[in-house]
Amino acid sequence: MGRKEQKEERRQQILFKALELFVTKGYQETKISDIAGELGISVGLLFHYYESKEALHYELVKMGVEGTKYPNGTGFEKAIDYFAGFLKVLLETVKTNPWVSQIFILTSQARRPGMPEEARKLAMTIDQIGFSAKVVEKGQKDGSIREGDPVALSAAFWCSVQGIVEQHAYDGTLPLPEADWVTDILRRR
Amino acid sequence: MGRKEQKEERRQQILFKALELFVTKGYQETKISDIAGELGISVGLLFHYYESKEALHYELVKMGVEGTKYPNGTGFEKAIDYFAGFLKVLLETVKTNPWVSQIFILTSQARRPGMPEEARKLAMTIDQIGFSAKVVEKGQKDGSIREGDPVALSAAFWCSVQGIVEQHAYDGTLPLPEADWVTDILRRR
DNA sequence: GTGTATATTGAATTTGTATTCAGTGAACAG
DNA sequence: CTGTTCACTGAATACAAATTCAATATACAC
Repeated sequence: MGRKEQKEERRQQILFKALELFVTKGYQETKISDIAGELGISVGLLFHYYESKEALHYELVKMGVEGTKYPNGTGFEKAIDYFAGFLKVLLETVKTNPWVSQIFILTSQARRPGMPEEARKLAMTIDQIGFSAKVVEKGQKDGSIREGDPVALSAAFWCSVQGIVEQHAYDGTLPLPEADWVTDILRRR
Repeated sequence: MGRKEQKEERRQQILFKALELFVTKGYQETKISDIAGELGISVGLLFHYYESKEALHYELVKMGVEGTKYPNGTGFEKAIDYFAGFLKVLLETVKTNPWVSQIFILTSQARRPGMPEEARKLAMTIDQIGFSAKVVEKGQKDGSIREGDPVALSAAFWCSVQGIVEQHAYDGTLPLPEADWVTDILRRR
């Protein structure tokens, strides 16, 4: 293995270990020495790869933001299917592919007060709630989604998902819900 | 006003300012000097009233744990009404009485990894999810709650509520949902 | 009024952790 | 083989924030 690949691999190692710890212990509670320690490398080496703890965090949030491509809500029979579909995939992923869901959580958390400012601004640029509110309106017209303030409905849905996935990150033994249960927040009865 | 009352008042001032900041900025991000600064008192004085930041936090969590008396789920026509009722009251309170909901959030957050150990243990003693799972079972028998793993249903409900209330604490402009929307996670269709 | 207790301050002190740095050895190019 | 580059280390350094402390002001008891 050439030095280039070696280097890239190490960067990834650090990045994903940081992701895991940021999500399970929280950003502030994760010490640089924790990350280095778990990887069995020195603290100095970590700084050879990333100039700061914030830079490491920023890189992860950037992955989250760039990787988040919301389908436009068209191409579904009914708008409710957009939410049901998205959530089904997300919950499946949470079970099998930890890092995808970890990135999801990290990016959501990055919007909170107290998080590093640059990453926070970046994370704010994806506005799930605002975007989904439009899909909700569509759903109210096609009869698949209940009446009510579209933003409030969208917020209720996303905050619920956030709460569920986040709690599961802290406690992996907690059973995950069926996607349908949660989409029933939106579904017209 | 006597010295006794004076002292008690100051303790309360500090306590509730800490609560506000812990919830809006997060525990780690809230500096002792922030609390003192906002109250216009010196850092030293704060330590005259509370021996440490952790003690302050612990006292708040204790309030939350002691104040949390869950009705036993009896006295309702159907079990689903227990959840609907609780949530209705909670959402109403969130709007009008910030500190009640702040205590709710703080106590939930105190269970997470990275929080001060003593407070964490204390907060763990109230097991909403486990408790509510029993009420869910009742609801499945009386036909008001959908089929499925009671623990998973209970967890989905509480994590959703947590997510919604928490997000609202960070961003007060976010509209709150109707209680019914969220209880539809549980309601049999 | 005088003395004692307590509220209050702001300046040390301590502590925990991010960040820097001088040095070592292994890989690689020529 | 030799010089250069770069991954890597562990010990210093820098810093921010919690905690302590000596000193002062204010309230209260007698």
